[in-house]
Amino acid sequence: MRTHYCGQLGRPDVGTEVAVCGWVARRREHGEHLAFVDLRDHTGVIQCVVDGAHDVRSEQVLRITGVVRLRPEGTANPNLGTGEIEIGDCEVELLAAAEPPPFPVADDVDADESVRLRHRYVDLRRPRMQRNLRIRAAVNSALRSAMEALGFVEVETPLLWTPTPEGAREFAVPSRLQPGSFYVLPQSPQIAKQLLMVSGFDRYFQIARCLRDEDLRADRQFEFTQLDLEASFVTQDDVLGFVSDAVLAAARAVTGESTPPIDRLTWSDAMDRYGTDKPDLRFGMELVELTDLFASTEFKAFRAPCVKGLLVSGAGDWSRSRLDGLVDRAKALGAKGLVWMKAVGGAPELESPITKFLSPAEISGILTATGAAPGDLVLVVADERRVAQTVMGQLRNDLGRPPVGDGPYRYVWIVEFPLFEALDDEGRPVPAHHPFTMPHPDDFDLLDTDPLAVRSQSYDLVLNGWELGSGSIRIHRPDIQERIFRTLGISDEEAAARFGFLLGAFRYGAPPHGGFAVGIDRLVAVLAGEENIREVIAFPKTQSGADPLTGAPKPLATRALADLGIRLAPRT
RNA sequence: GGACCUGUGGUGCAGUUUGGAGUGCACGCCGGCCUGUCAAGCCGGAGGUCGCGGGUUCAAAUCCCGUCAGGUCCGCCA
Repeated sequence: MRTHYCGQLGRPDVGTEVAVCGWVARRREHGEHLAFVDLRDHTGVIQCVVDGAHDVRSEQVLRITGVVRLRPEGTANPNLGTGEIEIGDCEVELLAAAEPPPFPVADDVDADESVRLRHRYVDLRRPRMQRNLRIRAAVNSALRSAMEALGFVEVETPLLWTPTPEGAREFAVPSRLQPGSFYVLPQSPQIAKQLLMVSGFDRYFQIARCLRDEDLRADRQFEFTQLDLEASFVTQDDVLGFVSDAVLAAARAVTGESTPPIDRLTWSDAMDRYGTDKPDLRFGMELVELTDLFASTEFKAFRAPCVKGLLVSGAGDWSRSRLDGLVDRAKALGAKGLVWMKAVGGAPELESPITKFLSPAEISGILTATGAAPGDLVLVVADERRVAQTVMGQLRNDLGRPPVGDGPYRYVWIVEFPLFEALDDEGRPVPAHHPFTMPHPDDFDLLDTDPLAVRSQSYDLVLNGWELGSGSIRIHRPDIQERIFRTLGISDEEAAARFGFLLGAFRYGAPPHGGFAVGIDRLVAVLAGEENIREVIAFPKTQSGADPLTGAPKPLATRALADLGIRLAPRT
């Protein structure tokens, strides 16, 4: 049916009789006996010269046969890959009619996303979407090759899994054969892959769909895809090495560029310098520590557990309303307030509503610590340490973060996360990762005395401010696991009810093991220069969890509900 | 659960602040003309529940209340 793809024709094909198939991108009629039809397939567009094309319409599916020839002198189109040539003496065969598309099939249209999703099959014809999904395929392929080269074996695990309450809300699947009982769709293959380690697979991986019934965001869908991996008899360094190999191979497959080894940052340093556990290292604007400078200040608001400064270069001329907007933003993020100071004058001086409360030493201290020069703006938040860090970290992103498509790619490992992130209402630690995470070997003694200070052997991979994935060395010894459960306030009975099958497996000889999971949607989005993972997913859901194309979710027929033993509660 | 933004012919917008006839722009669509265009060009035409419901008013796309949909974010995402 077809001898060539549209976009792959070129000078060497001149004189060849060809047959191409595709969609009508555009038609230009010049009277009864001359018309140009631009035919598009996934490789590009080729101009076909037709003797009369009055019935040709946009997006019709055509087969066109003819002879490739150089375009006449002066009519080449440098904006088109195939612009030097055209197909002449064309025969046009209509393979399928087409109604006018709901929006133009072109990259530069900005159609409403709900319209795009309702006609996703048309939207995906656009070169940008073709490119994105093909980048995704290249990433998957490179990840798979890299894992196989490292000796990992691909094993599939069940989608119909068992409830393990805690963590993300799970999607439930009613059992027909056992009415009243439910499977759940896995949040991740976490426990399954640990079982595979007990089984001696040594190195497992899977490109796995994960499902979490939590609210959607630009970087979060109900279902998402991870490169999931786990390995036995490994250290943290081994795991970071595996993931680096795979992710950088995938990036190289897309960008053609090699990336130097990935730097590491401790969680503590990341929070202190960037105010987030997923810092975007493409730009500076590090947070400036000012706590000691104000340890005994007269200005009470700055006598706080933590004072953080942020230098905004060249922002000294920002209007009062814009500065007020920053104050509102800081308060919305949880800060008690935000102080702004403009550096002015030849020998820099500070201009701010609170200058009169500061001593000359404090003013010069701020200028020195932040490096502010005349014309710059300094922002200061004084608060509890975590609040000051995160508020300033968010402002740093607000004011400095480049678009995702702007280079370069800056990967960073965040290591030594705390084992517990906070205490719950009853004073019990809440695990930061999951309860199978191995504590840092140096911190076991702190488990009972100062649990929040215990570091874990867990780690995140961050790329340009996106959390690409996380992993940990797992607890494989029942005695350590029992100790963690005790610290978490999980009783033996509760642990057995929730994870009994895993703990049982560990009694039969569990190797030391650890692993990781890379969020492929996010990785592809960054590599494709997209701000939103929906742009790299063929059929995504909207923020309300709907699919405008199929209309899902929908009510189930009464009969189907009856089969499942389900009766709907009245709407409240 | 909450905050904010958006909703106007098929598509993208302007019009909403300060109420006065569905008023306008671009693209697309339909018809005609046109032999080297490529965002082709020229002429003509069709196409509207101003998301939906209620209220205020002599009069509502415009003001008020509610609601639905899409988006961004907070909470949530072990």
